[in-house]
Amino acid sequence: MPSRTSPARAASRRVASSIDVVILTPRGRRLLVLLTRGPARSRERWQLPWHPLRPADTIDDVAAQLARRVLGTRPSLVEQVAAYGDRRRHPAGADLSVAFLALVESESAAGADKNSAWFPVDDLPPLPPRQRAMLEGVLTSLRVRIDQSPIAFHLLPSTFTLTQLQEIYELLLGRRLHKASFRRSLHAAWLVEPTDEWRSEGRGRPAQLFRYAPRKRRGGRRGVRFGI
Amino acid sequence: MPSRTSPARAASRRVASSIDVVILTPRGRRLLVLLTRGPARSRERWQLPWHPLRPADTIDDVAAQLARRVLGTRPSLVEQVAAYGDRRRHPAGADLSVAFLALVESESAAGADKNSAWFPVDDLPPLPPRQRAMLEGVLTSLRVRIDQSPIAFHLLPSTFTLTQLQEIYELLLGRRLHKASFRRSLHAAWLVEPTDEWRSEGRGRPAQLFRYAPRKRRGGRRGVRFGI
DNA sequence: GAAATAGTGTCTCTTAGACACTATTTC
DNA sequence: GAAATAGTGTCTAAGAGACACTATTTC
Repeated sequence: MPSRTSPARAASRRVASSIDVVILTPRGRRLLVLLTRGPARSRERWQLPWHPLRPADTIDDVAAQLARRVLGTRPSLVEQVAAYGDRRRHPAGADLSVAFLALVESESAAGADKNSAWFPVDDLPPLPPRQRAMLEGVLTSLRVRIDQSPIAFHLLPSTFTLTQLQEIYELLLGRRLHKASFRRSLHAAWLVEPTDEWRSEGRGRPAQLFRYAPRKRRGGRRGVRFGI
Repeated sequence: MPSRTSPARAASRRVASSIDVVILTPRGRRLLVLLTRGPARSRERWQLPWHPLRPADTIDDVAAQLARRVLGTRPSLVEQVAAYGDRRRHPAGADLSVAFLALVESESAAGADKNSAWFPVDDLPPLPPRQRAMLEGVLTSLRVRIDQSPIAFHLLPSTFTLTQLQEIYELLLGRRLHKASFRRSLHAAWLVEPTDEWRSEGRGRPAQLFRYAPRKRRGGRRGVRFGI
């Protein structure tokens, strides 16, 4: 049974909390994360952007504002992933930290602030232990949810070629996909619609541009897959 | 950029936090959740079991101990789902609450404490607003993850019939499954192995008992399904 | 023309679901 | 035997992957 502490007494037991954001963008065949320098006395250590949580705050608001401030522009997606309340060290000394995922397309990823820089997620400087765990957790949840949720589209501009889209999926899944099969599945899911624009990248046949335009789902019936 | 507050100052900004658990068990064709009565002055209102978080605590430990205390036995799974830090009302007056899922098989679900009772998840008494949202969130995440994670097995005793297992999946997914197809998929996933016991439920042919015994995964290759 | 990239048609193999069947128990 | 439940064999349709092809651009 939970302790029968009254709300007033419970409110006097307070913990230091932080909101931490993992801001991701694609660049070429790599996924980049935005890190900021710690305060001067922590000697140039890189950290995930974080902000302390205060009693009147809403975690989603704090995360959205933090991401926007560091990035210099509004990310296309900000979403909570998980809470971390182990005893690992956090730069804010927080007892409890909530990890958020933020996604930006690469065009908008240029204007990050002076104290921040992009790092490939597979080649990172040392991070505070809890933030390291938060980053791993966010990346794992990204891979797990990629085919249930339109995550990939948040990493692309509003119009894009199907090759670009496939490259994002390959980046997030960490493996190559079959071109014809990818396009058939995409068509069957009614997730994109063609525009009447075409983009020529210099060499080769120009590609048609598409936009994300999900149509209503067809029943959603499917068997149990048991993780396969 | 995050504010450059020093760890010492940040730690002085504290919020009231709680750990809340959604404890679930199957009964017949329904899923039940364990609720406890609020403190006397809150007039018999039902609540999710919760416990305040203190600075030295680990959220997983608090959740595990809380679930065990209310349930009278150790749940077979305790897992974090999400943090809730909106301004909705919480019985502890918490600014930030972390929702946990706990699962028990029905045999062990009997010994819950005197101030608690089981309610069908589709027929609940009024709950504090944040706890209502937490319960919805936990149930949604359960349905989303059921085929990626061996959740169903935590709602069954260590040996079970395949009909029992299928009924758990049908309960969680909210729809009927095809018997032969369900068994073929299960066999292909190498998740269960037969025991040499059989159980007769009175009428009809006795069913063979199986146990959860996952074998190593076959590659895990599959195409992108785009949520279909 | 060659090289490069975009996009498609067809075949095969796997598998989900339907259907119908067999098997084993209680009454 | 009838009723009830467990468990399986076969067909079909959908879809993923392989392969090979066509289409359109730059050089």
